[in-house]
Amino acid sequence: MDGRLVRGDQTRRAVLRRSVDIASVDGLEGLSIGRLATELGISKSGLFAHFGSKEELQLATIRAARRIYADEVVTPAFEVEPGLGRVWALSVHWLDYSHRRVFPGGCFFQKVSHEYAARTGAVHDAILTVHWEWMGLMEDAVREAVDKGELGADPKQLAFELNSYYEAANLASILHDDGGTGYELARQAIRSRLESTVTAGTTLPR
Amino acid sequence: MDGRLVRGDQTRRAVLRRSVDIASVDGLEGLSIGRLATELGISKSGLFAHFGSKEELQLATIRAARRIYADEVVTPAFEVEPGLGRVWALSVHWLDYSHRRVFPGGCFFQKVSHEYAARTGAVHDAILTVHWEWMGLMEDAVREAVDKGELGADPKQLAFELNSYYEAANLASILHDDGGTGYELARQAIRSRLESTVTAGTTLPR
DNA sequence: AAACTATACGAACGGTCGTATTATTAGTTT
DNA sequence: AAACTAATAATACGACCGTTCGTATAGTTT
Repeated sequence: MDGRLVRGDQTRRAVLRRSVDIASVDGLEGLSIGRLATELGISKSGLFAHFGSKEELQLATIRAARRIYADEVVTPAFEVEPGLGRVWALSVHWLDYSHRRVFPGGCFFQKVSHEYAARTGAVHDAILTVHWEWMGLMEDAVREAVDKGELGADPKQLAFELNSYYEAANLASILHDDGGTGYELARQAIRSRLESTVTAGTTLPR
Repeated sequence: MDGRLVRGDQTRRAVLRRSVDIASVDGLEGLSIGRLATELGISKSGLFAHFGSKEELQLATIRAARRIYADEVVTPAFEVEPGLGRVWALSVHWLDYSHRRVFPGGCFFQKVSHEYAARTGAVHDAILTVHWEWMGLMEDAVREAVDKGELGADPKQLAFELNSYYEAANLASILHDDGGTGYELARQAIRSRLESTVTAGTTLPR
């Protein structure tokens, strides 16, 4: 009932902290209970008892990753006033979140989105929900900038394009294990794309 | 020595035809030898003998997928003269290749790229090579259009952006199982992006 | 102190994985 | 027809999978 950390909660947290890291590299399928238990130095059955099924562990992992994502990308950007500044902040924080390897395998949701895109079931649905949530958030941010007269663009269209750059940069960075060429390309793409729709008299941040 | 189809080759082809389909949905890790044999109605050991190891099966699957990709996207686009027309053709054929579900799980290489991006080994390397190959091809196509005076853009930058739209559309289509909203967004993004760098007097195809 | 609950444990289950060994079939060559 | 080769099958192995079960311990409540 109260918010104290009982013994079981600490274990659960430790498990999920490790789970999101593993899943960002090897996927939610590569996440095995035995491996997780070994790495954490606890018993397989004890770990299992916290979740009851592998699917429930996967869903809990998605929820944990969502919290981290919100903390690292959404919350910081929402400290900026609605408008072009927030759109810009979302871009900067997203690329930074990927580049800083908040998850060792890059963006957790990009990884698992591709893993479960062509499947059905509760895990797919949970991922899909987060995806809608994020794209809706991006569209809203763009729309506010349009409403403030800073941008002239179709919110859905611009949100799609910006998100495209984020994901392409993330994949390039992980796949080539490079220093950040992909991020530079994405930054340039974002900048020129925003410049092309910015209204007269409005200047880009930074 | 000769090119006749001996019995073993037919089996090998049948296996790989199924492998690429499975891998596009469940990944190269989800590709299991037992499942493959059951679905094809042959013995697990007989199938295994064709490849000698799972990794070799995975590598052969990548090569098979590359051939299909070349046939479906690259070759048709290369029937168009170098220049803006070919850049446009690459875009059209890529989106069509994804939309037609040449692989049931969408673009094979996008799937496995994300699956193996954060790993090491021969499979990762093979995927990386195909990725470089494709991005180089895109850059070359853009560069030719620039050299012909049809486009004014940094080839690497424009290739990155176009490819971003392709992949975002592919993911959206698979993830939401939608009718094609993602492809429409991608087409619009490609069109306006090309229009923004097309030189005076040049018009976009179609 | 006794009763109860939450948490963790070890052992085992049936199943599937990739792989190796051995046998059997089919096709070709002589 | 016999001999040889290439292709497929049968069987078995150890490792790991998710899951279940019975039990031991620690913490809390009465």
